[in-house]
Amino acid sequence: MRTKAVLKRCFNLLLNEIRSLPVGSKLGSEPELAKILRVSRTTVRSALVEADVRGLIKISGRQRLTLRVPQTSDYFADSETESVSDAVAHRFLSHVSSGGFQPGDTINGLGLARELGISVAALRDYLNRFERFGLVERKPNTSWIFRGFTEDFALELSEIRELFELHAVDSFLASMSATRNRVLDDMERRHLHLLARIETDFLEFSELDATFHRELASAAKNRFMDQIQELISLVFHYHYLWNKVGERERNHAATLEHLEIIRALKAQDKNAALQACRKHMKSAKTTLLRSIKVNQVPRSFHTLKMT
Amino acid sequence: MRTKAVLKRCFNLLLNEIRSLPVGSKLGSEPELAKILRVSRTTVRSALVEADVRGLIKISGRQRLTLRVPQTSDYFADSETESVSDAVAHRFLSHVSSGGFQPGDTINGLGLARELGISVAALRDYLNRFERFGLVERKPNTSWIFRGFTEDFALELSEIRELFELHAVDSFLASMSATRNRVLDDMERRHLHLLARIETDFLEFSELDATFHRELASAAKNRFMDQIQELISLVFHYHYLWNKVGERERNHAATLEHLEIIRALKAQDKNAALQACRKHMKSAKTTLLRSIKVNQVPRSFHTLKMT
DNA sequence: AAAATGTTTTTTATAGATAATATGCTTTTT
DNA sequence: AAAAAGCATATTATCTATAAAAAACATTTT
Repeated sequence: MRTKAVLKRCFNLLLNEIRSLPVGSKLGSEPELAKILRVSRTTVRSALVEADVRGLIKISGRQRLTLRVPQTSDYFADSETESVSDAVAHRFLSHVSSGGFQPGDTINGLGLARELGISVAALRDYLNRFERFGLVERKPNTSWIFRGFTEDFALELSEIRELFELHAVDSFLASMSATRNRVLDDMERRHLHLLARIETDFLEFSELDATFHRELASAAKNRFMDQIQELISLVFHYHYLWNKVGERERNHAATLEHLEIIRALKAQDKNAALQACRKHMKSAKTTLLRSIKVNQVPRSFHTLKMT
Repeated sequence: MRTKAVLKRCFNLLLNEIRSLPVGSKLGSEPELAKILRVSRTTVRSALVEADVRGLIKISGRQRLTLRVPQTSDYFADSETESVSDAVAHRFLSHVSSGGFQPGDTINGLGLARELGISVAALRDYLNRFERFGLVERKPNTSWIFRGFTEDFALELSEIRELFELHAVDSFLASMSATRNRVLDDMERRHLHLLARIETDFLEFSELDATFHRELASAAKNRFMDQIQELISLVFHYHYLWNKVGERERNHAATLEHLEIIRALKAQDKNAALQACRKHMKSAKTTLLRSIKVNQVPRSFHTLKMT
């Protein structure tokens, strides 16, 4: 049966809504709230009833008056607002990143589902959708195989990434506009801002990196590229989690590389932009490869543990 | 509960095995057969028992003697050897190609499952795996949306395809070898052979086309490109089914374009090869776009049908 | 009458159950 | 002792069931 994650998420958002109003004011109508909270009216109603029961609001006839300011303790915990599939994603990936699987390992669906505390069907659902990322592979009638973040994986991904990014640079320049220029200015500003604080705030790079590449990729407007972009974000997310060695220097260098691309784009100098992009891709590949090697538990070690 | 598709497929293969031997000869051991038929020993045993029951073989102790030559009527029908998910794939795609959905339509999972005669879970399983092809999209908690073979879809796919193929040409030339040369010679021969009979045998092009592009793509050796290649095959498969107008001329032209690429590759003339490839991609895109437009049922027509 | 609320119906997400199939262990045969 | 066969156990593919959520319909209020 379904969890109530949607309702709980909706309830939490409703609390925010209540907080934004003075105590004693009227909440919007059900359809209005449904639109704001992005759920069906059915769910809004359940959340309202829940809020009434908890004394946060008073439903009287057609009116819903806020009674008191919601406290932190009124909110549902994040873990409760996660759908099962999101929860699986989380747990599966942390299982992976903590070395729970080695490349080539078979995945026992039944066992893993038990371990993660979910039904086999839910795990299956999740692994199916993950197959496209090339991280797992299904052997019909048999089992799943964990393909993992191997060196090959990183090389192949980097290859595609370079192809796409160079193409994106092309598309970006081909569709220059006032908006694009504004985006570039903004990007440049943010990069310079980070650069000034890089010694201490280098961790902020991760987010800026994702934004920058997303912005660039958006120029190509291609659903297949978006899919790969999604995968790259995922990989880099974990890569950032693993690879803490020399992070400051790497982020510093990457920020400079981004700036070089941004400036070439602003100058509409295609060759310079492509050149800068190639350079950036090359160092991104190097870091990714290094982090994967560091994370890889040697086969022998793994075997030893088991015997 | 599972269907017996695996067993039936195994049984059919076993019949082939029996046919390849003279009546009265001994079949291999269970493990041997399991290896040949690519199933577990458990399934082999079931198939053997079935064959015994039907008087095709005689199991006596450790020996399995063939009793008679299997007839066509001894085989299970293809429809019985298909796993549910394969069957869904078939039915879903023919539903699509017969205009059962228009781009943007929401897919009612429950309804479609009923229509296809399968459980909701099986359909879900299938649609999940299909999401990566960009043909359908899941709206969480709501429904699936059919994205379809639209013009945008074709344009975006063609764009990626061109990127990949040009890259493949590059990789191909970068890794020239005796084997590669032999492949090229073989390809050239096959294309010339078809060209000589193109007036009558133009339908053979479809297969040659797939082989040619697969061979080229194999040079890049990249799992993500392989995924796209898989999608392209799928799309072209349906494209060939739909678009019968001017097929002979198109295939003729495409064969010539392939030859141009092959010859440039043989001459190791990179620029010429890239040039020829670009040209081929351009005409492939044109045909694909045209076929999609032809297939598209105008919205108004569709609405009319329903009222 | 338009919008909001109340009520019913449909559809999705997930769990649980079961036959088919695969895998692993034990015994027999060569 | 190696391979094959027999037997027991584990895992997958698929269906069915059910609460949650969405959507559709009916009624009331502004």
